[in-house]
Amino acid sequence: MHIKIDNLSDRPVYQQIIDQIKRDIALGRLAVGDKIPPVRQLALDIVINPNTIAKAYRQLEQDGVINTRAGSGTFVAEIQNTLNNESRKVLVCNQLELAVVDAVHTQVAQKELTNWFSEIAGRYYGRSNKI
Amino acid sequence: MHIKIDNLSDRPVYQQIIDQIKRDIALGRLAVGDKIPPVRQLALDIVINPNTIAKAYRQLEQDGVINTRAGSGTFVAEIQNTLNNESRKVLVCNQLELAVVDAVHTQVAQKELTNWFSEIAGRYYGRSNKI
Amino acid sequence: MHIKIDNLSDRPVYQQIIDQIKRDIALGRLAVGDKIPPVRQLALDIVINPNTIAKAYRQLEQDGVINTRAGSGTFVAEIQNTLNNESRKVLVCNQLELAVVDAVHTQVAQKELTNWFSEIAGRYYGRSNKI
Amino acid sequence: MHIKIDNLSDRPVYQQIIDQIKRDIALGRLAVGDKIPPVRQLALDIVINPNTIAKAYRQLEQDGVINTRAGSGTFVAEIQNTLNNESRKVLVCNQLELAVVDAVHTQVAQKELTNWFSEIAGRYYGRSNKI
DNA sequence: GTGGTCTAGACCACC
DNA sequence: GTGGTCTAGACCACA
Repeated sequence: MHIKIDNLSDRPVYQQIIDQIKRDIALGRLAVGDKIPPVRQLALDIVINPNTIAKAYRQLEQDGVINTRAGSGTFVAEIQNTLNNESRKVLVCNQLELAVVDAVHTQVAQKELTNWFSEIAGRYYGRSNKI
Repeated sequence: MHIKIDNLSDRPVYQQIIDQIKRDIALGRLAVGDKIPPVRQLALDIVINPNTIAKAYRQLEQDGVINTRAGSGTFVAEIQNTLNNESRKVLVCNQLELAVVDAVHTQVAQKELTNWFSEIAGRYYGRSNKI
Repeated sequence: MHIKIDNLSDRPVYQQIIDQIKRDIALGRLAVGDKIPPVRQLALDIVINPNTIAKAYRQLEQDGVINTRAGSGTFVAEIQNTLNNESRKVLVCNQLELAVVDAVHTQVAQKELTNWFSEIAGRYYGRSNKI
Repeated sequence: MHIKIDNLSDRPVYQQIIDQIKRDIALGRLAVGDKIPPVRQLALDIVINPNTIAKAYRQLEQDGVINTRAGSGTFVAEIQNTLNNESRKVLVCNQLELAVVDAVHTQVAQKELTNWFSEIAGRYYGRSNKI
């Protein structure tokens, strides 16, 4: 598992870790049941305090993305949606909207934006972990 | 201008103000040259500490979204992209990717996600402020 | 708000804080919208590291029991059940069952156990915050 | 003896074993003098590290719930209360209180909670191992 | 002044 | 060796 922290980003370190693990799972790079690196090992790898890694894992666990079993390790959980249709639409659409607003403000043409979207969606959906 | 603050959101208040002003501009609800409310007035309207409003305006000004003319007020600036092609692609695609990852993790079907995207993009691009 | 930590308990400190705040809310001692003590102040009061208090508050926030607004403070949220009927039955009954098993193993008579239960339930339900 | 471990539970494995053995005794499924499986056999049955089983047995033995007779095996002991009245009241009532607080916070009506309690108490007390 | 993030490091519980 | 808890303390973001 390759995690890269951008210290210049305004996104907190623990959030970057969460983002990347969720991304790897969504991309199918991490499969259900896979073991993810122990807190201490990942901390050494990316030169981050173990508590920060633990915080990311804790949040992922709480979101149902991973299962941590004290003493044995941390594992990728099955993707399961706990939100109702309305909530997940709000969640996803809000984020889409932020992207579109930024596109308009940086004068990205609609056609280009749509191409980007299609390319990204294809990367995530054109895989084994179909829905 | 209607700004609504969600105190339960994890997004900070000043950021919600920025989001909504940029959104209104992108939607064409606010046009170039329109006056936006003075800090003190908006602070009274939405019952928020004036410092918080001022912080939002300061950042919008720095992003070139609004212009403050001392003595006369604050006005919507012309949209102008200051980023190069690569930077704005990174900016927009990162946000799109976050949206897609969340869609996958909440088991939104690709088709539905695409519909949502099209609907939102249409709302922002099918307007006077064409690019 | 009076919080007492039992250092001999096997229940972690942060969990004891959670228990007692939830208890005070359930008893009506804390009402919706009430401000609860700032992290640092409570830390001084009960002589506990602020991070431990923060951890308790974080979990309460995530459980929807309180709302924390960075910069302004932490407030009691409205009680709202997010679980379905089945989940909350499992949650509550598992705890009841642990209590009953312990009662049997310490040879508490059924009648006495029932009295205790009624007395406690009365304390929590015989109040303004009726359901 | 049927023991089921829930790896997703936040309750540690050794504690789940203790819970279930005490529950089976309280329910009368295990009677005084019954032999419980050797550590190694149970470890194979439920696919758990033998050390974990041993830890559970050790604690049960210490609580006077089972007796280990070297060479012949491990047996269910007679239920005997070693606590004084005050201690066992505190023990049981604390657990009841946790259950009631959670009931209030998940908006379980008092009547429903009482029904659940009665049903569970009936299951444990309406049996041969009367007190 | 409020809570949030991150670091550093000790100690414990669990498997 | 695994994750969890707790402490101590610096620094930042927010209102």
